[in-house]
Amino acid sequence: MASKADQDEGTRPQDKRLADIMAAARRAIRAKGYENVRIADIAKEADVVDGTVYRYFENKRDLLVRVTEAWFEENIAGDSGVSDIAGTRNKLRHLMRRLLIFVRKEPVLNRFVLMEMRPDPAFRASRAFAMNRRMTEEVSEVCRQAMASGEFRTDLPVALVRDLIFGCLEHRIWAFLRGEGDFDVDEVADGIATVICRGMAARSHGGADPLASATQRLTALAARLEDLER
Amino acid sequence: MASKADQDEGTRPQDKRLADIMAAARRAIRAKGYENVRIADIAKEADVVDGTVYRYFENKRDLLVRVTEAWFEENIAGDSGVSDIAGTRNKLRHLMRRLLIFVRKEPVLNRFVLMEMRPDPAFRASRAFAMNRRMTEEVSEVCRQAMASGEFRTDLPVALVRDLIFGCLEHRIWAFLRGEGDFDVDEVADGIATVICRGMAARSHGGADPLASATQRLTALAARLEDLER
Amino acid sequence: MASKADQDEGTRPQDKRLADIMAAARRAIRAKGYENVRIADIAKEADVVDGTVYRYFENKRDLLVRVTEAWFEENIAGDSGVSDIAGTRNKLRHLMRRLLIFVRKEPVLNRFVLMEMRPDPAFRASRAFAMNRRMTEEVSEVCRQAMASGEFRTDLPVALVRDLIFGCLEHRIWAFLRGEGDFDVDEVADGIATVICRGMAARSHGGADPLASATQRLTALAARLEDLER
Amino acid sequence: MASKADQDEGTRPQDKRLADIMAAARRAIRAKGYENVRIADIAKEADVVDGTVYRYFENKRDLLVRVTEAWFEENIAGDSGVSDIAGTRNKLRHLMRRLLIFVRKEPVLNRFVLMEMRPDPAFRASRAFAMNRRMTEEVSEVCRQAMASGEFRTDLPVALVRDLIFGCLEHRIWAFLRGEGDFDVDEVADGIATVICRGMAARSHGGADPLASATQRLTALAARLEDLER
DNA sequence: GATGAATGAGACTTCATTCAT
DNA sequence: AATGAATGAAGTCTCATTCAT
Repeated sequence: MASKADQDEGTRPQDKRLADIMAAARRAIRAKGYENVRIADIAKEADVVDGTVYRYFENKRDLLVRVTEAWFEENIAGDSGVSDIAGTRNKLRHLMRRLLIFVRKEPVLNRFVLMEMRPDPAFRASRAFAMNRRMTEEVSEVCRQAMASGEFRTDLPVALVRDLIFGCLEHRIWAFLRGEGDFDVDEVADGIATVICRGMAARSHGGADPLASATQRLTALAARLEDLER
Repeated sequence: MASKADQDEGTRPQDKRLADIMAAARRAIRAKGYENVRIADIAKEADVVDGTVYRYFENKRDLLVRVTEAWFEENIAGDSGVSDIAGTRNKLRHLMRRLLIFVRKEPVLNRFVLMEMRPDPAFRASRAFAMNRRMTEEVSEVCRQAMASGEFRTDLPVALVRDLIFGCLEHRIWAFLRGEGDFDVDEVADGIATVICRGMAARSHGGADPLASATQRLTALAARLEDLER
Repeated sequence: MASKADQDEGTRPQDKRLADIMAAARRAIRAKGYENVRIADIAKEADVVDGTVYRYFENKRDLLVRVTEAWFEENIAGDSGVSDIAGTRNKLRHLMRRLLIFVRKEPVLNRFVLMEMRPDPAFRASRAFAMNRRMTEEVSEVCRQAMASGEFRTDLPVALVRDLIFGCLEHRIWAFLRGEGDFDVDEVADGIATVICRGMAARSHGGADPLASATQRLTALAARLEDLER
Repeated sequence: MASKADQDEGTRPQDKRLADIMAAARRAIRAKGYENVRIADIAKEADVVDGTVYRYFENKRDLLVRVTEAWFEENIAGDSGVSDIAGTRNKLRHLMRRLLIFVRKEPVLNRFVLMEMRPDPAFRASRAFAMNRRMTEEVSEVCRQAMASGEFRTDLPVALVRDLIFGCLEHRIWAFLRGEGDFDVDEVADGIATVICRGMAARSHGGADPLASATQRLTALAARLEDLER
């Protein structure tokens, strides 16, 4: 029993150290930025000597990546799904807003993930990549369901739609992270949702509405005239 | 006269030196990559000593950036506009294809611009940024014209459309530059053009307000017919 | 009695520990080589923590040396003498072959003894030195006997003959341990035995010279007397 | 002309530096030994900063090896051949004495060559190896000539004789370098020359001096008989 | 006696930049 | 204007050894 307690006590400080170092790293990163942080800074901040850091982490990059992943994960952890949100458009908006809000909250972290981790070939094996993937997968799934329900056309690959959404998001996020421009969460999320939903909307199936049918007639006429112009 | 000749002689080699160093830098970068290139490599390649480099460039980064800009510029230089291409869709496709082909041709260069220069706050002041901007501007202009002509709706900002296009392009380009996936120039350009044109189309294919769309479209047609009468 | 039992219990595992560590060290050395082996490797292999090693060994070198000595000793242990082998030449050949075969069997071990332990001043106090000495002593003894029997001349010190033999052996062994060349056990043993026995041989081979033949007659007589001595 | 002078002046300090560093290294090695010498020690001794050392040497080992080679070379440089020495025995004695005297003069240097450089696979490509080889080659050549002239038998390979000589020499040298025992240059050189010349002597002559040998042997026998009588 | 985390000195190496010539 | 050697700070990583529990 004593031994068990001892073991527990013996184990705790180690977990504590690891946690201390990671927390110190986070603070140091926030203070000096990823590119300027030195092992010595982190060790000092954690009240540990440089060598100790290497008991817990293979090398500097390993430390940085693991800190980032944990940090990243914490922020993603609480996210719930979109199954209880009604409408494709709203689902997409929700997912986009979630990401944009996260970026706003942790710019330094996102900057590192985007600029340092993603270029690394090893990124694909990281937890951050898995989480990133989960996000894009959620979007893809929403699109897939919209296609299945007939709400979206099926003549374009889901991957393209996904890239339009995340590409645009990242474009804005990059500009923001570089300090080149701010963005409005709702404006961006709504705008993208609008274009995507419009662009992927299935053709109207025709209807009894007289206005709609008149419109359709005129539209057909316009199309013929347009053809003549070409 | 003698002094003038001397000056000329003194000046010419200097231009030559500058050109030599920049060319050498380009070769060195191609050979070792941006992150591994050293001033010493470049100097040796240019048959100059390390110190000389600092007569022409403030520091290493300045050299790298200026080399990149010139390199970038050369590739962009020959690009003609899209005024002689018919149809918004074709114009957009053309601009997108041009970018994608360039990326394919100079991956190392594009990688640096995307990953190293863009994160830098000073990027906004660089020529590379200006050229980048020109590209996006061309796309924006095409969209603006499409809106003016009634082909595109006007209920969403041009900037959003631009970001959807470039964001998606860059998303694909990044994956490619990281070695994570190839892309097909036409497939990407066509796909994006399709979603954007559909999503922005003023035509009443079951859009938000068919009547408004039809009206808009007919108005635009009328305008063009009037143009023909002139 | 209880205390005695406790002591016994306390002592036994300790012997076991020591043996475990030494065995682990041997395995680790075989796997990584003497120069790359770390205390941590050995401790892990022995299922012990680093600190425990220091209960049994003063420091790293002490561990390495003691392991080597035990290892060395085991290999030498079974060696029987040369008293039952007939002829000086055969005795020498046997001793040389024994050494060469050992080197072939345990190159890593011999490399360490030759390169690491021997340079150390403390080597003279080590068991490995004692064993080494025993080997050379056996050779010396054979030579001494050959001198006593009149088979070898006595005008040169035994130590020189010993060094010629071991020096040459080690010369070949070194080349082998450095990977610079193989050797043939019998070729080397036979060759050295030949030169040494010839070079030290007391017998004249007879000739037409009356002096020589008289000498020969006396020599034969001496040989018979020598036989009687045995 | 001014430029030539400038160039010369510009070049000199560099050679000077190299020489300074190498001289400093030699001093530092002499003072602290090869294994304990640090780059910082050498740099300080040469009145240079650590980094400067790396302009002239790839890394620490490169520095050590090159210093050693130059040092080694200087000592070997003045050695003349043996063509003007009469007699195989004298030639061999001369070559052996030369080596033994050198070892006595520069023990630290020889220790490094023997213990550090020789184990390295790259040793075969070093200048020290070439010089070493030259030495052994001289001995081999003497033996070869003795064989050609009929002075030495030809039933054993020259390589074996060479190894007997150098093996024995190194055996003694090692003991000396380890501080385990001194040696007498002449005693060793004479002894080895004696055994080798006897062992390799062609039969026809019945040995160097059969009478002397027989006398010696009978004397030894007489002594033993006298012992028995006691 | 065992544990094993912490220590911390230290060593090597790199390279952008400077500056006397 | 060119040279290019010297600088020297900076930084990562290793590992034998200790010592409180």
